[in-house]
Amino acid sequence: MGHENLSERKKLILKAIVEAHIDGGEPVGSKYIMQNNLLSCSSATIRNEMAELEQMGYLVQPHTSAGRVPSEAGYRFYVDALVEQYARTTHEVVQINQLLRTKMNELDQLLDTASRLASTMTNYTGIAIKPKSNSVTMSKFEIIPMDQNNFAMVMISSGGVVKTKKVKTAETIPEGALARLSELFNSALCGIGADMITLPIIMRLEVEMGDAAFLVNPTVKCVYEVMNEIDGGEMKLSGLNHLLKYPEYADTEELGELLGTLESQEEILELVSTAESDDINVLIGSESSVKVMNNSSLVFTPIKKNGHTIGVIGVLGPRRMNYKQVLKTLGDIGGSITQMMDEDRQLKEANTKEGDN
Amino acid sequence: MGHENLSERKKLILKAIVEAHIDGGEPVGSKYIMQNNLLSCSSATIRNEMAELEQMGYLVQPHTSAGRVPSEAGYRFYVDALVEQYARTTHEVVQINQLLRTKMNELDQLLDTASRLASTMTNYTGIAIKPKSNSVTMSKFEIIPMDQNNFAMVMISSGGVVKTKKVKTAETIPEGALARLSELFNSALCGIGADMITLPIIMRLEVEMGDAAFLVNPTVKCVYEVMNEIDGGEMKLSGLNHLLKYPEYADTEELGELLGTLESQEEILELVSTAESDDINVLIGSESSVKVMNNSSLVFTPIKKNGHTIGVIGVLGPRRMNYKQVLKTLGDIGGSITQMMDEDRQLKEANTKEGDN
DNA sequence: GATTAGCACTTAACGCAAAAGAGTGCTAAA
DNA sequence: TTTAGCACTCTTTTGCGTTAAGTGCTAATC
Repeated sequence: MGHENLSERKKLILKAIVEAHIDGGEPVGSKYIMQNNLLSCSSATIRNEMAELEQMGYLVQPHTSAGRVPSEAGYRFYVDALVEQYARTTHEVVQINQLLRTKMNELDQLLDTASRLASTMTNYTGIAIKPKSNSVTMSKFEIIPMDQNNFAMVMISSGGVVKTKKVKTAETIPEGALARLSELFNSALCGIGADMITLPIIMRLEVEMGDAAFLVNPTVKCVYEVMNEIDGGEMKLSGLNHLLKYPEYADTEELGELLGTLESQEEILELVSTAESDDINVLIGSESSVKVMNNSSLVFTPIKKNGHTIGVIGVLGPRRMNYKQVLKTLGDIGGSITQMMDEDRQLKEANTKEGDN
Repeated sequence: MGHENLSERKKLILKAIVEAHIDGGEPVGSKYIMQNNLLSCSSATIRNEMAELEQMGYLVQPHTSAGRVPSEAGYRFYVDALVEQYARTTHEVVQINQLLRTKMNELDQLLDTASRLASTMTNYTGIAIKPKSNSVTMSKFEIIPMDQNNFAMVMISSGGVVKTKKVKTAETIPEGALARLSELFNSALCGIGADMITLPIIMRLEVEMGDAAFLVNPTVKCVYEVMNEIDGGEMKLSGLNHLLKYPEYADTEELGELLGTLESQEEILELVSTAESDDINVLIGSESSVKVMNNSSLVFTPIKKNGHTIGVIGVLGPRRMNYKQVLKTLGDIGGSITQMMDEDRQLKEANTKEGDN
């Protein structure tokens, strides 16, 4: 990434401009840079440098008599090379830990709390995503009778997700049928993917159930639904109101489109699922391929357990997002979660070993 | 409700003004009313009537040379007395039925789908609410072992809601302990409210569990959480982007506050839980006691099962909401759900009787 | 007595030109 | 290579007369 061919001074100036624009929101001029950044040179010199930075594509001038604004490439350079390494303060980490620890047992809640936290800490909109995994199988079925026409179906996926569905039957459930059904499902449907549940299998199940064959259809349907639910991504936003603080979202029409896109979820899920990095990802403006986000940036980080991704949390804001702060915050939160997961695993392994003896 | 002391002509004019303002969004003048409403009188007459209507508090004049805008009282009168009774077309009802029927088994999903539907049909923001019930007890516990340190806890509430929680234990779970735990919980915690789970009860459970006493604490905590989850209200919005179409939400700051309030949920839950009517409720502007909603209206209707409310769906929009359309839509959707619930119940009763024979 | 035509009056909205402000690019000197 | 200085450009603000919409009132009419 030929980022190195910038003089130190150019880097300093670019950094100053980006940071000034991030918290001012307006084009920044040479004079301002000179006054607020201990650079030992005059505004004229800065102007010259700025002109060159513009030619290189890192800055943009809204109009002749305005200051400069960072271009997408400018932000990219800033994020890649200029933003300082963030250092976590112990205090904050402790706070984060306390808040998250109580939610560790419920994946959905954990992600949600984490993104909410990210949102309040950064003043941007938080995103919690449970991405498509594309390889869900069931590891256990359990059936709990409720009354003559209802039972609850508890399913545990290979990934350890527990889901419950209520099933309603048209006819009265015969004595003992549910026990048989449970046994049958456990032997026939465990470990196979949703696309492997074919008609022959269903028919065989129906034969085996005999006079209670009518139970098979709704139950299988329910299994199928759950597999798709676990598999299919889900996304939750928090702190939408933060967006409105930034003038770049003042255009109601554009904002409406953005909200619509966010609500339909698909595009964002797609976006996140094609993430390159295993660490923190930063998508600036049109890098994201979603049109309505051309003026926004999305920063997100995967949450992992035993090495594979179980969720994503992130932050959405204007392109002139405070990357330094956001990177730090997401790093903190992601780090805390991963650490807790690890502690968990170690605990578990220790116990297993103990059990083996 | 002294609504009757308006002459027929005044009513006609008020109705015309309200409806014109609803779909134009701007103050309406006497001339416009004269031209577009088959009133056999001149604009001067209408002006006189309008002046009187203003004095009575039904209309408001933004400034001297502007037309009139309905006041809150004006909308209230319109909704109470002037809006025409809506008639459902069979076609739409069929559509609604089809969409909702597949979701009947999951309360959360049903409400969500219903509100989403309301939102797209009306072009306002949809709200789905699961209100506080304040009287949750459990009717059944079931425990499903997962591995040496994890098990799933399935709980069925008296209201028929099924919830699952994963429980992680610090020590390895002893053989047979879970079966005992399940039995114990079923006998000790069924039918009692969350506030009745006191320390003495927990201590007795621990004694009874003997060497597996360490299981009691996390499990009870989990029961407690679930009871509060079922009890505590929850709220989901859909179609937020619709709001932005209306110029009354152009003020970003105000909109931000509104979004914040909506997200924190409490106020809206409170609002809905104090609903007076068992049918469709209409809260116009400041009637709602939530400050940020002074320029908005909220229309909602409870969803009932066997006579008591299990959820609320509604629509949020500008004060000049198209009440006619919204009332019709919510009526349709609510009607469809109730009807389906009834069919369900009848089915169930028929089966029960059959089983008795 | 109710209705209507006509007109003066009020006020927001619009358009436009002048002034102000901000920031640049360039030139010439240090 | 840096910098002071200045002319230039373009946006933003301000002020002001004009326009348009809609009313309230009065006097005539039904």
